Amino acid sequence: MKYNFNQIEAKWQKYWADNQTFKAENNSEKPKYYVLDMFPYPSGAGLHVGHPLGYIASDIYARYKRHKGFNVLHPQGYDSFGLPAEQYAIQTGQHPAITTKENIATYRRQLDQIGFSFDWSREVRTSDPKYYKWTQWIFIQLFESWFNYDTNKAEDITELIKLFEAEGNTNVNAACDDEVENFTAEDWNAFSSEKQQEVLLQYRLTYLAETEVNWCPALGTVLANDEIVNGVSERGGHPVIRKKMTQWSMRISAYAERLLQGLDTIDWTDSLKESQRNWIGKSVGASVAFNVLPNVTLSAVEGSHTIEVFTTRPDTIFGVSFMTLAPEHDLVSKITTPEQKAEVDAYIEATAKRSERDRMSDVKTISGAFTGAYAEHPFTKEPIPIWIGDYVLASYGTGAVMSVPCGDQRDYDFAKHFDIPIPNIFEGIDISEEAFADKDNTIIANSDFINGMNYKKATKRVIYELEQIGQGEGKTNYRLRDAVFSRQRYWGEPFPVYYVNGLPQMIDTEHLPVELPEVEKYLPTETGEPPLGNATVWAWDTESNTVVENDKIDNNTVFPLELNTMPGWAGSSQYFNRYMDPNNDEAIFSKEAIDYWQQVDLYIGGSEHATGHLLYSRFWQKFMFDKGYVNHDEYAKKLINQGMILGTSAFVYRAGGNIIELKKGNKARSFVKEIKFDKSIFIPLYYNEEEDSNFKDNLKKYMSSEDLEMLNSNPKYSWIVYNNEIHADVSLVNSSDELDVEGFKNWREEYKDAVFLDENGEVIKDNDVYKVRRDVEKMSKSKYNVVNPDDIVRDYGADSLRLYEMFLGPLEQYKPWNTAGITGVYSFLKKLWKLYYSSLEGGQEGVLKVTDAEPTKDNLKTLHKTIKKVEEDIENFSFNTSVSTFMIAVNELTAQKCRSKAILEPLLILISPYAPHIAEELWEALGNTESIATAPFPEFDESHLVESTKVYPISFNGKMRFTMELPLDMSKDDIEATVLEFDKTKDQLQGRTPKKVIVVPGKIVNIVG
RNA sequence: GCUGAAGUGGUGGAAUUGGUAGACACGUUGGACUUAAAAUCCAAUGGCCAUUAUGGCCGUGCGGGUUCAAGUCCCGCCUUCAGUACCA
Repeated sequence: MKYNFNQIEAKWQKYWADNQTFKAENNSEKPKYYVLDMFPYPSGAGLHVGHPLGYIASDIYARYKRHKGFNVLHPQGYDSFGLPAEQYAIQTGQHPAITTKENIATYRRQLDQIGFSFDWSREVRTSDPKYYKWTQWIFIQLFESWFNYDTNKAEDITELIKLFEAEGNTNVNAACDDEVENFTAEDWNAFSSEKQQEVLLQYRLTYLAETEVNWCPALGTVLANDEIVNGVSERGGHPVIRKKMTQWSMRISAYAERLLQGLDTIDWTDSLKESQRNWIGKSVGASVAFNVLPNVTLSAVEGSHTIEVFTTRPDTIFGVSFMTLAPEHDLVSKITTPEQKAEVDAYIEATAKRSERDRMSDVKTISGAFTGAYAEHPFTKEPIPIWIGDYVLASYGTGAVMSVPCGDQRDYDFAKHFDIPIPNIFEGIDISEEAFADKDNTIIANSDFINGMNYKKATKRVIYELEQIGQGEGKTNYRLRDAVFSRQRYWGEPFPVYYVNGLPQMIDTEHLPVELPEVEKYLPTETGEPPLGNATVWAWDTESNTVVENDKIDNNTVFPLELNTMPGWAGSSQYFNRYMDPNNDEAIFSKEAIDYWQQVDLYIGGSEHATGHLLYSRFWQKFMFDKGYVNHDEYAKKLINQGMILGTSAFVYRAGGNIIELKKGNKARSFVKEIKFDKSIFIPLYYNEEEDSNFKDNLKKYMSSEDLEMLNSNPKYSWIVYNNEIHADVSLVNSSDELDVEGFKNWREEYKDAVFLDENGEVIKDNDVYKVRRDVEKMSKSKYNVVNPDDIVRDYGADSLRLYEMFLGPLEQYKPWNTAGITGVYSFLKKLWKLYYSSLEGGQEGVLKVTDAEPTKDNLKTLHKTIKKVEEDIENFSFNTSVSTFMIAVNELTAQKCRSKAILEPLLILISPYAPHIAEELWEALGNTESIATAPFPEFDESHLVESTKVYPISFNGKMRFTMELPLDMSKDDIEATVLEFDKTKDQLQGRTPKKVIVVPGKIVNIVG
């Protein structure tokens, strides 16, 4: 019998589906284990070989855990809302739901043929109303909650209302908007209902606010920062402007500290935790209030102003020699003196013109203006000049800093530039060249009551003194901003929100889901409203509690619905919990389900979600925990980031190509005289007839006649840069990097008559072998280096694909794909097959050759060595090394001519997580009637590995020279004596007496001297 | 700049607490089988030198150090990748 992988794989995939082999039960006698993948966005391009890497790893782990006796939850679904389907709808008019459905069908087919052990009965799709019903439900829960800093958790909004009714808001310690007016209980009770709603909105965990957003007029939507490249939209390159819009926001900043602390309790990679820590950006310091000195020239005395600053270095307060405000700071207009007004206004105008991006990229240029005003130092009472400068960001801290030039390089540079004094407050530190920012090795000087103190002590003391005079306190700042939660898009979750007098009202949860309406066009409306503005049936009837036609809006019982939709991360922020009970229509999940599954034990996915999905979902989980819906405030115990599989692009060089640059001027003389060959080709058009009479002929070789003509009629150009490097489709290149020239020429019309060049720029003749240049790049369609798993499965089988993806290298690492290498694992599978089936000559069917023979000592040693290593490897997620281990085991057992069922049967269980189809097939051939999926993992027995001797490496001065086999129970002294007596030792020593002999029993012998 | 990860043959990568560097594969070369190719099998394969029983020298990004012994530990650099960026 031959190893017919296509037939075997189809057979077992059908068997698993028919028998629901991997269906997880919500209650079981077995211990539970939850293995989760980041669910994919089903794009139109389908999967390439890079996509399944993480899924294969998690599948191996899930299958391993089943062998280890666990009830494993290993679900899969689709993050199926998103922009590409919407863009496609805009272009073609096809409803995104149809596109999405088609793409999902492709994904499912591709996933199925790789043989994953997903429990498909639990599939979720974020765009399915049955699913997003619960996304809307969570949104409402957030709306109905506020964050109490006293209890450090989210509480019901009704609790807050009770507090307001009883005592106003002065004693409420809540996460809320920056500028909330103070009111008493009487005030509150006297407020109109609208006023009360407005106030509450400032406290809710999801709230409406005027937010400055990146607005792209051409696309008619708000873009996230990472959708903007070089100041224009990533898609289409349209200009992006800053615009204020009323948007839903999530008060994630309330959870900043808990999100930070929680990182210490979870087993995620350090780099990922570090990313999140940086993103949260906690800074501990103090806020200090500086009083602005009244200025005699300012006639209107509007009372006193104070500038509040945040600093992480209160210990340097005596080093302040100026203050700097962001140009946008509110106080600027109020404190600027008449003499300085012109200069300040000019500066503000100049800064306003510079885009955010210019300001960021142009860090080097120092600019600013003096306001003419002075503030009073809180301790010395000396006047401090107040400047404005765009190195101070309005959006961080208070938008103002106390500038300590001796301790901060930016302040230092600013002071140098504007000739502001730089007082030195560090003992024995030279600051004539640059600022001294090292706070750990500092003794403070010239600083009144903190002289001689170190950073820690001085900081404490300064904060204490500031508190005494009421001009400051210890404060912690976070970089984490609230997350904008509105998108001006069609293909997303609609909000369960309608508006009464402009104030948002939640739709009762019992009427969810509010389904996405149909629209004619998926673009924003002509008046600039989001795509849902095109919907004609998009109003909420509060009597029937249904969505009705817009023309019924009377703002009495029928109201307009929210036109924005939710962002991509909404649907992915609780999907892991929904998998526990995905078909529940009564609740997001049942209590029984969450109590049983608890939390994700292992989560595998890409690191690109470090500060997006992985942070937002932690936030929602903490919220769900506060509300008592879940029992862990971190949802994933352990997280592994799989690395990316890169493509190995193939490059060919053709004569001609695309002109990428034309240069003029006689500078060409100093450039290459010859034609230089690299990624691009430089052709100097200046040449000396005498020196190179062939040059003109050569030019014809490299350039098209049109280009040549254009240049001849355009004498101002003196050299030309061609990009003659083109990507060849990797499928046209064989394992020895040789191009199928014929195929390549037929691949594209324009390559039909193309002339190719070799590495020296020489023209390749028809019968020459063309070797392509290979380089590793990200796998992408445009680089023609995409490898489709369908092809691999067809040619080598899913088991080969699975093994090879793991064999490529460590899971977390970035590594290139090279299809040629797959023959290694493929022949391994064939060798494995041959251990079980004899191959008979002449195409006859082989017969099963496994017998009940007693295993030999060697057989047992190989098996148990393999059990031990594979078990360790899986536990350490070192899947690449276990593939090697399998290869070694099969090679050894083949050499041993092992036919013993006692060896070959457990071997299948070891291999089954990696190559489940072949394992099932051979398992069945051995007479098993049940799937191998839950067969118990073989027990490792140390006794089979016990050796009586050890081949000792004998080294001299640390260098291994030869080996000696010695009994393991030999004593140190006996080993030393035996080794020293050995002839080869004497040869090595050549008469010298060893100074020292190191004997590590069971390890090594090292002779020094 | 800061943070994190990583530098090992032609390539992907192995190497427990420091203890035989290069496992396992790919590729390459030679051979067997074949009319031929594919497939399969066998052998060699870090570099340099020597020898034809055997051997020697150098080798894990660079420079130091600790140690009987360093890819592994310490100090100082260099390079690459990723994230982040005037965060006070």
